Amino acid sequence: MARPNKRTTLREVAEATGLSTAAVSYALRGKHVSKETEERVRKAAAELGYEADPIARALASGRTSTVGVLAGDLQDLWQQQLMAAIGRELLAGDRYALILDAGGDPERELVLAKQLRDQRVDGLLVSPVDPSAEGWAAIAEGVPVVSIGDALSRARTAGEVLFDNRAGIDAVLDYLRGLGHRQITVLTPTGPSTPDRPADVYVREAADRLGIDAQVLPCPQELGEATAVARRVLTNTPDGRRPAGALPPPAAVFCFSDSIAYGVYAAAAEAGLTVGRDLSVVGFDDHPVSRVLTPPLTTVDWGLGEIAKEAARLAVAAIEGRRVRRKRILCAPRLSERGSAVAPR
Amino acid sequence: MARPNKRTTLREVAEATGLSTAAVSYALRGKHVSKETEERVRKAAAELGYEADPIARALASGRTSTVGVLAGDLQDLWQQQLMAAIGRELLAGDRYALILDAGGDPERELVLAKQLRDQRVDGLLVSPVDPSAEGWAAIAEGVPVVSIGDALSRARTAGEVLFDNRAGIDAVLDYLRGLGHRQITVLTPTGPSTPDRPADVYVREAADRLGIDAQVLPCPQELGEATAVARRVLTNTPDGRRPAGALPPPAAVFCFSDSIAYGVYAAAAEAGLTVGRDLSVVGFDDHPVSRVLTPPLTTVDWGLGEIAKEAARLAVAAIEGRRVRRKRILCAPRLSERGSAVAPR
DNA sequence: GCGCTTAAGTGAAACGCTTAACCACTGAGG
DNA sequence: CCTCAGTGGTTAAGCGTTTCACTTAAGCGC
Repeated sequence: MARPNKRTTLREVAEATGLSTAAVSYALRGKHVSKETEERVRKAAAELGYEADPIARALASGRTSTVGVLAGDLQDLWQQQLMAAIGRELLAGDRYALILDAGGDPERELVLAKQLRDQRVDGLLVSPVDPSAEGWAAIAEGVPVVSIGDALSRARTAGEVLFDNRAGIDAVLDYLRGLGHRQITVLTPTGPSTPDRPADVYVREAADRLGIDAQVLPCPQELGEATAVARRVLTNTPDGRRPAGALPPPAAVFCFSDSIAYGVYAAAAEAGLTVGRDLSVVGFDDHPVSRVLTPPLTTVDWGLGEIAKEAARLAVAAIEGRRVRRKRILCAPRLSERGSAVAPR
Repeated sequence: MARPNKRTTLREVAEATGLSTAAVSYALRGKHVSKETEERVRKAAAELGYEADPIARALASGRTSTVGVLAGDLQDLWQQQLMAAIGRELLAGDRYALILDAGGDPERELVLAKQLRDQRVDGLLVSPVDPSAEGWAAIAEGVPVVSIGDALSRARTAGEVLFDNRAGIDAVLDYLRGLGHRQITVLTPTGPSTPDRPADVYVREAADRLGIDAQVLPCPQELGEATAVARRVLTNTPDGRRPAGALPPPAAVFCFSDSIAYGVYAAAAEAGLTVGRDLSVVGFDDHPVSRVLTPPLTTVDWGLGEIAKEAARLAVAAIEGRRVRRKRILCAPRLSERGSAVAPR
């Protein structure tokens, strides 16, 4: 009724071929019928321009050949990259990726996840805002969930693709130490800092072990806000201009995401500091843009493509009911050494 | 059957309240029933944890309160921003945005659009790869389509949000001319260059009018490839190193997208050219990153937020069957003058 | 020519909701 | 007193597939 231009239905194909709808249904899916009728049905279907209605099919079968992908916050540059990569990966495997954005809101995240589950997505990939939320358990019961970046502590997931943050932090701090830095400012993202994300703890541990004096500060991901924070950090003043006699700016800043690092670049330029000479900056994502900055950002590459691939693989395996050896993939960091970190002056 | 953990159904609520399923259905949507029963039904539904099944509802009603958003190529930084903005905008209006990525493939684009239509999205927003494809007509018949960036020349759409490219080009060339540039290299994106995208033509027209010598070159959007092209452009050599005695590099480069401009920044740094001194660069999107480059990129701001807002508004209006005054929104360019364009030396 | 298996189809019941059509009742207007 | 127009609800017919359970006919060894 809402849709006046009516599609051809299975029944019409059945009538055209003189078969039952059941036979046509089977035939079109290549099951249970003779080669001969299958051919006849296919031909009729093609002539009538028949295409199965995915909604009706979903209702009857409970399946959709569709995968939901839920971004915690699509504003985040890195998640944008991730979503694009996952979408591509799934499409290559002939499944549609429906991407939703929770906008950083943990409640909305669960609402959307439910929505997706109710829409019978066959699987759900999520880069969660709040990985420790209770709600995940109920969702994971209804559909195989693969989480990326953080484990869903309260739910039985079908898989997890995690980053070896500890190793990444070690690598960066070790690298900076090797360059001669003993004092390092670390900018970690704000947000629901759950016990599942003990980045600060790792940093302190690694710093202690390496004999580094680490100053850990929270910093928003959003570029404008990150720039503002970076301004303060680099100048010890709110307005970004460094008065004579102020404390010297930090010689090395380790940013927990590339977008935070971009903020530091911007603030450094304002403050008259040259990154890669006066100031060492290290990022943590390897966003494509990082490569074209001046100087190119030294950062940690987690292999976005592989992350997407692994996540898709885990999801597909779960959907197809296959068992998988390791449900928990731990991505190893690779330091992309470019020009933004140097020895202290 | 595929879903063993069964949800509570409408029928169960009906039985619990002693009403018919129809009454419950009406009640939950606040129609046609007494306040009293409505209350009773709501309570029972809440107790039983009933939530309507969107698939069944879609099949019966043909509606979903869902909007499809189809990105031509999610690899593109600007489209990533656009999708995020649109998703947010729609969510604010209580509709779910299902984002799909065509990956730059015009055929896939149509397949996905059909898929979305068949899934009964109430509306479809699209930033098309190939706006002149025949296929759009059939899709636009089944669902209101709003296109962004390019008009779908073959289809009756519900609205269009376009950019006044001519004005943008004029503004940039005029600006560069005002700085003293008479020779300008213009990098336009490669891709299906349909007659609907006569950017090259506009450029030549404007250049002629302004007495500018414009050299127009195609350039991919992808950062790595853009950098490679920029390298050649800035050095007139394939390897990016400028031999002594080569032609001088262009003094001004106008990039048809910010990501191309990023490539130019990278190539400039490699070639030892300082953007904002030796070389003027202008972009065309105002991506958030552009603000934090060194120097910040002078670019054309089209008002991403408003684009998203207008597109959503048009779609929602069409969905609700409202007539709208202007179905074609033309976004005006605003030059964001930052530091990357200066007078020629 | 008899049971027995298997292949090819059929019929009809789901799937869970919406909605047109109808019905019984109440009170008001004539 | 009879009709007419609401209310508040019910019945039942879809929506377009899938899939279970069942029939029918053919194939086969003996």
